[in-house]
Amino acid sequence: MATSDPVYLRVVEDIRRQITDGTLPPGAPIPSRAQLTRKYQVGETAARHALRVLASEGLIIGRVGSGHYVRERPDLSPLHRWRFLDHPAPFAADLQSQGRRVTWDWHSEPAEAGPDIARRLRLDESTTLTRTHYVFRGDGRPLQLATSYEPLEFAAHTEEERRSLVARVYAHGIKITEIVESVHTRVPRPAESDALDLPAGIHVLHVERTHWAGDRPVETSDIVIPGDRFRIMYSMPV
Amino acid sequence: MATSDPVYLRVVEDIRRQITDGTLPPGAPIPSRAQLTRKYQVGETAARHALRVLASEGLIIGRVGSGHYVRERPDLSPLHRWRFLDHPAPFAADLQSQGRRVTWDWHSEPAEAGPDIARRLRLDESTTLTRTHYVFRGDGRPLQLATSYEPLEFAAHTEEERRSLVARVYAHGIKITEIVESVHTRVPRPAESDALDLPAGIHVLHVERTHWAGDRPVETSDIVIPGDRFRIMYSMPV
DNA sequence: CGAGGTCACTTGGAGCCCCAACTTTGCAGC
DNA sequence: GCTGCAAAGTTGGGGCTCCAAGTGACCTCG
Repeated sequence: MATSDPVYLRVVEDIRRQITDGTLPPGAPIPSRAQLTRKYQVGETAARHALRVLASEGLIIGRVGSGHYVRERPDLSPLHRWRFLDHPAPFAADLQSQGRRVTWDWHSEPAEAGPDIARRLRLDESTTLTRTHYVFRGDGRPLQLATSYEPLEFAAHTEEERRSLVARVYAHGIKITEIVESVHTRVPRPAESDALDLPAGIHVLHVERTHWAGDRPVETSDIVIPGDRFRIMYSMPV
Repeated sequence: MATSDPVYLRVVEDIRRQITDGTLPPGAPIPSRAQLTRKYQVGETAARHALRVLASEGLIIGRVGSGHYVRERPDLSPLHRWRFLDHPAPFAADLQSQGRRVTWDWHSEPAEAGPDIARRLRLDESTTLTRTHYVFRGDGRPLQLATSYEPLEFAAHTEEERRSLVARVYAHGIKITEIVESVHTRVPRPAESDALDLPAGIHVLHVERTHWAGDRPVETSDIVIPGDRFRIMYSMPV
């Protein structure tokens, strides 16, 4: 039954097994196209296709001129929601608690809401609000992107204000009562692959977070996280 | 600068644009390999590669003997956590509330914990527990997989008991106090692609859910959801 | 000993071809 | 009008080849 399977799958499965069972440790070189054709008695097309499939699964990474190598797959670091709710940098406090030196760049600009954000903040599409882009880095390497949208009146003006959205909004007599996050996964957009330094085939977790004051949305943000490096932990008291 | 870009990218970008801006609506046929080579003046390899990339992004789907078509991408259905916490079938109640006729198959069997589950339930690796596999279907189509692990003493024996883990555990004088879920994304395993009827390139959301009674884990399960069809909503009171 | 250059090897893009298995369409015959 | 079949078109697996750009090892020369 398995004899009529495509031949490239034989190669994929053999190498995948060697990677998962540790025969090929992270960083180990994968045989080159030429070596695979000889070793598995397959054509170049099959060898090439096998490498592409393994790369798209995130198991190996190809370096032009050098070869394919088993990808370093750090254990999925947990990002704990619920512990660090009121933080301008979602998950950043969590990364810090993992002993990484977390830095971040941000820049704000006025922007039109647009259909998507308008719906999420229950505003008119043409409303102008403050959009802030964040890039978070751990020990220099990019870890996470976030884009936050706030109505102008809540926007932070000082570094101090930026630290707590809750306090900032409370200054207007509005109390945040709920945070809603929606998680899904998707292919990174080109700009995101670039900013996060993602190899092909790695998906991202996209978290849409909205701060609510009663039934009024107060802030919303899009958080983009490499899907293969992190797990998001939600803890819910019963 | 963009003139030296690979030619297959020109094709990918042009078709992607047509799909996202609606020129090619869901279900619309994509030009065949032969047509693409003529239309974009590229070789077969480039046309083929472009189609493969678009398919791996989940934008199109190939049907052998027929052609490639723009994939139907139903809006990401929300699965609300927090609302239906004590349910044997995670998210199933939620699917039902979306007007789908949800059915599910399950079967239980005794199984050894193994390293992973042993760690999650803080048991010995060789402990025997009840493993239950669920397949959830909405209007006949598979929507979600779940595998639940319960120590033998908490396992359900009647259909009635199956309805509430909280009640089942409470019968032993143990009160569930917390549910922890960890979300990440990964490539579906072959069995999962099969069971969920997933085309190549679609990732899954993997939710590890653990019910805790104080500092004692009481049940844990793995929930696997097509990443492109669902979003998981977490709602956290501040 | 160190610097620089050459050369072999590797990836990734691209082209062309063959074939099996499957779908669609259109036509011929009942 | 309907059935059944053949032909044409399509995907996906596989093979072969050429080439540009990058890497790494080694060797030669100052």
